[in-house]
Amino acid sequence: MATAGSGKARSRTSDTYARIRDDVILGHFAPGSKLKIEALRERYGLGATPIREALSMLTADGLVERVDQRGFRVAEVSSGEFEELLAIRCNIEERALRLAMERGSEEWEEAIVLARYRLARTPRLGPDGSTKDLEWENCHKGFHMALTSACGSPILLRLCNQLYDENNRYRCIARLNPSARPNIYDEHEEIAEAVLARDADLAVRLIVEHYTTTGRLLHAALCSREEAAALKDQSAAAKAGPGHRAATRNPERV
Amino acid sequence: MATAGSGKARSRTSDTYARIRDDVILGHFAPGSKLKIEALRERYGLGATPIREALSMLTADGLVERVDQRGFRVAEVSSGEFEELLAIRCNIEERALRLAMERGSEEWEEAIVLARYRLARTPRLGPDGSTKDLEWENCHKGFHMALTSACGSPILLRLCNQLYDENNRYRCIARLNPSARPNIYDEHEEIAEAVLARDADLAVRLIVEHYTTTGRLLHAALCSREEAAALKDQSAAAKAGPGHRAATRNPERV
DNA sequence: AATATAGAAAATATCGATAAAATCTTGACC
DNA sequence: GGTCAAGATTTTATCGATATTTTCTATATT
Repeated sequence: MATAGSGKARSRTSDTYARIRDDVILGHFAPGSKLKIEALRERYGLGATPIREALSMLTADGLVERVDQRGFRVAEVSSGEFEELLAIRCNIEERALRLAMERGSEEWEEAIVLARYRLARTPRLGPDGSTKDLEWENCHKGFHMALTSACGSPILLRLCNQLYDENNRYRCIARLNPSARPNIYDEHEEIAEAVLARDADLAVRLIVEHYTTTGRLLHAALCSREEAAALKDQSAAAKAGPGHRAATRNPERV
Repeated sequence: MATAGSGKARSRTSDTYARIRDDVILGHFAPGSKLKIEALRERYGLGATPIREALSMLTADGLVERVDQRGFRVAEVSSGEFEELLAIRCNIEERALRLAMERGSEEWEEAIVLARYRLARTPRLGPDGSTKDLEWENCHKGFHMALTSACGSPILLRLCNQLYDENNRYRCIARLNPSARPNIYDEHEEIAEAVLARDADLAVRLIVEHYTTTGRLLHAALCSREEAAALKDQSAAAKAGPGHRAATRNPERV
């Protein structure tokens, strides 16, 4: 998830950006929850400046929302938005992938081989539980980013990154059980093979399938989650009685 | 260009974000030039915090680049990137436009009528020169954003905004003479008509043409600009003599 | 002449303090 | 019982100062 520390002198702002981003993506901060500066200051042991800068970046990434004079909060999620996200992502990745396959050098091919190996060797979950999860997430992102890395367009790379992160947040939030995708290993292998063979049409077909298959599962999980939330909301409203102030929206759930 | 001040209590950070963004888009800061905090502090009469926050947001928008420990600079431009940008933008806008036309209410229609009127009545250039230009830019952005505003997807709206801004920077930098697009008024009218008539295919065709026509001109202007720059670079290198330190890349040109 | 280097100058990144807003609380009032 | 408002509290937004890091400059070295 976090772009591994290849460059040297990272600033606190960059570190904090990565950390908060991961916390949002992994669902440590629930959608809609408030991100108080003071709380984050304490959590990460920093001054306000790097935190505010990191949050500002995340705002433009679409993971955090800012309202002037009343701070930052984690962006909301919805099944509708997820569908949109998925469609856009397929589009953008197709472009990037085709370009990368046209332009990619041997170095690029080697980077893919390496990323594939790392992903294959990393267990999805540690024996104890979710400890290893972050590492797998890193490898997974590394693999997908490697595929398009040679597209040669900064703007495409930026979008791929942002869309991956946003999509990934949905996956984490939906708490999709890894067993729901048993062939995920093979899918990655096939994709890598097609890309390395520079079979553009096949590669695109496979990757779009890869995304939409996960997408369908995610969508289902999200919808049932939304229904549950709606029910809870309803019953909460009923309990509070009619005429109660309509502050039920945007509950805190930090 | 700046999102007109409808909401009340805007923070200095938001104002600064809009101002720097406009300065970058309008070409007041040349591509690649350094954005020194102290200089901006002076220019806008503010502390460092809001400026750094604004720059951080622009970073994620793709208008500014940050390198840890050595500050911010205006993103570079290239004709290749512009092509990519244009293609992506057509894609995204098509999605957004179709959705908006499916979902748009009467309010949305009225917003378009209003934006069209404002754009039509605003002169491209004041009699004195470029004074009015900013106002026209505002109206132009307002018009284009109004078309897709009803798409219902925050992520699409965010992308439309970002891509509009990036595209617009290219237009400003290329210093395209308005007379190069004599029918621009009619084009906007036709687009508005098609959208209001909810003729999706026509509207999409018109808007893509609108973008690509400008795009072709822009592209040509950019290429000749790049050639000129390459020539200058070359002669500069020759003048400095061989063996001179290769610091010729990234000239300051503030 | 090219390279290396120590020190000076400039710029960035960050902190702690504070002013300005928002939010919450409490009690008066209809 | 519900609304409203003054005051207390929390939170945000911003500034000014400072530690770190980079960049520049002049000098010494091969």
